Amino acid sequence: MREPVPIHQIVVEARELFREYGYEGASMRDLADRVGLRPQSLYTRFPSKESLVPAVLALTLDDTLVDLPDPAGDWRAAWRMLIGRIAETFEARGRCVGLHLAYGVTAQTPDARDAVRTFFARLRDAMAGILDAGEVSEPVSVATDTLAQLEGATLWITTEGDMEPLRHAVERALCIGDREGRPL
Amino acid sequence: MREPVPIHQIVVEARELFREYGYEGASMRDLADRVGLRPQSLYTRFPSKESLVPAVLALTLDDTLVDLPDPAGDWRAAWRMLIGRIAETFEARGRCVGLHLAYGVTAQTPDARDAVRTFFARLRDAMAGILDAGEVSEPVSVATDTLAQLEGATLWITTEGDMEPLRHAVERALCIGDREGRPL
DNA sequence: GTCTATAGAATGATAGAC
DNA sequence: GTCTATCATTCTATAGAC
Repeated sequence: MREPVPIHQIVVEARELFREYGYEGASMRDLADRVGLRPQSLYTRFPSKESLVPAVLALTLDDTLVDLPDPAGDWRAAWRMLIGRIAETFEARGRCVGLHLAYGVTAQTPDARDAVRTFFARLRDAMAGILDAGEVSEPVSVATDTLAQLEGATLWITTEGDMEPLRHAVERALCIGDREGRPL
Repeated sequence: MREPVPIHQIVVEARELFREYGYEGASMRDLADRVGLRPQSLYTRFPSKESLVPAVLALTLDDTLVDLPDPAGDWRAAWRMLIGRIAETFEARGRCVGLHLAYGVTAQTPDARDAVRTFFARLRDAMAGILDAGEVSEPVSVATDTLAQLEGATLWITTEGDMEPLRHAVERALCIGDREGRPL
């Protein structure tokens, strides 16, 4: 008869495990240890390991997009904050949970795979919406490329601890819209 | 008393598995099935699963760098061929085995981790050497950023099958050196 | 070098008491 | 909602015959 573990805490710890160890490398036992439960008890909260993936990515998308300034006002402020949030997370954690899951989920876990696709599509669309408010040309394409460049920079953080490629990607992102016609 | 399985074939199949399923997700059983052996027989060729990682990455580096034109002659030809090889592999396979391993190996497999670091350092250095022959300024930094951008583009191939971000990354890479002072 | 046999551990998941 | 107990499966790896 003790306090139930908050669902939010389970999802947060699952995110840490997925980011560091990937879908296959993260185990329900490790997750249970982190939140102070027996592995079996996790199944009263989530029906399967796979079901953790949509929860983790929904939380992450929410963390990333919450309380952004209205792009219709100052679109640059919204863009700066969004890029800053993504980059800060990559810098603090050294990698992206979404990318690790994108590579790690297979056709055998279709719900997880769909969740990954939805996560990146929504993040890209949020970015594109801001660029669109700034009348940047081809906002979806530019948003897609920008996210790819930020994600790619995590390679060097993981392997070498080198933050420079990420900072360069951020600089390029923040230049977008400066002079139309050649944003990158 | 049958023909021994060529070591090259084992490494090639291991690469496919690591690329698709990552280090944890690839099993010795799957690898054995692919090459027509019993799982136990793999251990006469490789002492452990971890030891496959250096072999896979050494082969990949070799495949990528073999027979490149001498940058001292036509550095642009060498650069074009190298970028083209990387991009073609990503397009054909949908992802990068090095990136999956970079995210997937942990401190528990230090030899594998070292192999990943070495792999990307050598690939970057090969790229930087070509740019240096072209007298591109800050060749190491530009090579590092370029590789990050190519890797990042695989996110969209994996999740959406979208090749456009990769093609954009290639276009940016091939513009390097066109007008000095702002290669990206 | 490949095989059969097997060990020992870890995995995701279920049943039922409290 | 958490627990104890348990399951079937999968995993990496070793021993020894051929």
